[in-house]
Amino acid sequence: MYSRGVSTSERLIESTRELLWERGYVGTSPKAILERAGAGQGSMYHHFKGKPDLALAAIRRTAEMMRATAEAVLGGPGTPYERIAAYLLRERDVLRGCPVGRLTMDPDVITSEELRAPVDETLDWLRERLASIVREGQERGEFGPGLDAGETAATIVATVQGGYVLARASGQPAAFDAGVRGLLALLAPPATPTA
Amino acid sequence: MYSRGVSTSERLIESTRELLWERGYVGTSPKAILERAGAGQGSMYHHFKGKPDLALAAIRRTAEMMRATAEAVLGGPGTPYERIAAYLLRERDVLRGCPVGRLTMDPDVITSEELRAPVDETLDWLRERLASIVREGQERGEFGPGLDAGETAATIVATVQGGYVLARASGQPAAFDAGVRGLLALLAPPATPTA
DNA sequence: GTCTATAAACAGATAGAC
DNA sequence: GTCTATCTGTTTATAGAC
Repeated sequence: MYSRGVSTSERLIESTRELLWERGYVGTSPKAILERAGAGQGSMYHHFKGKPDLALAAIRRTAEMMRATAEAVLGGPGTPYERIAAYLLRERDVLRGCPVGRLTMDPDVITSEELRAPVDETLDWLRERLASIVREGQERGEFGPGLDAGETAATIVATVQGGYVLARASGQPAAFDAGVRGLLALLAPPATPTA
Repeated sequence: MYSRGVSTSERLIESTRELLWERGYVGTSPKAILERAGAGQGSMYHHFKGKPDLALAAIRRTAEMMRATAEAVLGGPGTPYERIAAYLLRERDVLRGCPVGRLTMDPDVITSEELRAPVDETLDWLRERLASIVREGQERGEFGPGLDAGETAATIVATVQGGYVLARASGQPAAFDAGVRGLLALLAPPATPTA
């Protein structure tokens, strides 16, 4: 239940965002959304065409917020390595998983071109953004010139997404951290590791 | 529908394995399982206590098969780096995702101590197995002695699990390959990359 | 062992009152 | 705009015939 100062349509979107994060698309029923939003059937079907339409609005917003969160760190101060490290080490509610990445395991999301699009675009944007930072690091001599920036960026995004899997499997956020530290060690400028 | 030479209980388990892989636990109904297995309600509730019990049998078998598949490559011939590369590059039906890892995004699996256990044990076994190979590689001088074997292994498993996420998001198996190649480049013995 | 019948709750959506 | 019926099909399970 959200505060009364917020519109019903807004409460529906936010409730859907939460439930998609917690239970995914197939695990989320309109009834559950309505209960959480404190709204009736009529409101939902007045503002949205149905469950897929509401989910699309929720997914788009979540995607936008994820990009903003990432950009806040990746566009911040520091060397390329430091910014990537800051991104990897930033505080996360690890056991909740990634609100965007988790949707890729949802059969009805992957099947729908419309619902999958914002997921794809977001992860693609993140990979590209990281690739540009890796290239920047290569120009500064921070990363080996032999690395393929795009592939390295894919590894970084994959490590994060897979880190959530390991953490949720074990119920331990530390499993995420282990994967991240392993990656940072592999990425570390060759000059640094030695005493 | 499976061949008549196989027991009903067997067909139920195999149908459940397929559906859990395709649609996850919350997305799989007993009805869908029964249809695929060509069995009636009575058969399922005769052989299993209910959906969770049948799912447990299916998950345990899938977990065991995944370990066997991994061990076939990891315990094969070659240097540690070569065996890890063989594991990462082995043929996979990438867009289907990992039948074990995907379950971590299932709210009802993660909530159930019983259903989560085989998932956790399998990924933990894989991480440990890879860690021992990394240590072996360090002894041979193939990997830097500064690496933490456990963390490096976590990165390897995470890259694979996250690779599935990237591939499914984009609908392109190539996204998985990019992450893997990026990781292999980072892992590559320092002597190799130069001409 | 396997089948069909039955059932209470839920999923997803529509209709129409207010 | 929001609400409460109403509705069809599904989910998950039990009962009992064969």
